[in-house]
Amino acid sequence: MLVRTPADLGAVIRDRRKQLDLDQATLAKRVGVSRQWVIEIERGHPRAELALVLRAIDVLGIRLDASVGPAPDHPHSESVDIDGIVARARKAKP
Amino acid sequence: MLVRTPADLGAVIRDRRKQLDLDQATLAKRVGVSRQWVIEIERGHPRAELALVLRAIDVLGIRLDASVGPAPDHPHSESVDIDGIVARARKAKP
DNA sequence: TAGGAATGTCATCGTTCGCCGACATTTCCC
DNA sequence: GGGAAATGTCGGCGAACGATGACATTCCTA
Repeated sequence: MLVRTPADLGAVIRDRRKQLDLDQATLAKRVGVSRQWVIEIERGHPRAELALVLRAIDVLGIRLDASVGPAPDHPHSESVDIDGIVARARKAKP
Repeated sequence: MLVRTPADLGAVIRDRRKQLDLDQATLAKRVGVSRQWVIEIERGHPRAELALVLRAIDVLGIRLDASVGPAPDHPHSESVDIDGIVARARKAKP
């Protein structure tokens, strides 16, 4: 699933937790946070700590992949690096 | 790239920013944060705000994908949902 | 080499996190 | 329906965030 907002993240975490049949308390213990925190995260709390979120994701066996561009295709993509070329060109004669 | 830690995130953001030939101040302004924040994030600050990180990622045109399992293969994977089946089975007679 | 732009550092300040503990509510089996 | 487990809510507390503004350092380039 594509993650754009904290709410997306929360949904992913909650779904996966249920999929694994874990209750919030158990997940909290495994991640090393309070049960409160799990509740807030699953709600889509926007100001959550990055590291804790990543730990939760890891505990749940979720993979987070960062790729460039909103298009879900990548036949060769990055070997061309159009953005870089344009950027450098633009900078040449400011 | 696979994102596991705040440092990974920082690296992704920094690389992409340079790829687009943006300086920290410009990125900061576009994301709506201070330049300080950009510096800290690129350093891998573990306690950054989730929403700000996601906004930065979005501004940079980076896609974040959440999939299940650390294995990079998915021939059919989720249509079987082995985890769910096992979890439910385990719960049947506690 | 001089100048400026980009990057990194510092101290201060208001705001909010995440934790704790207890309580309310919902959900789900028997 | 009854009761236990899971989930959500409340107030209070220490710690840390992120913003600001000024300053130091590194890196280009004219």
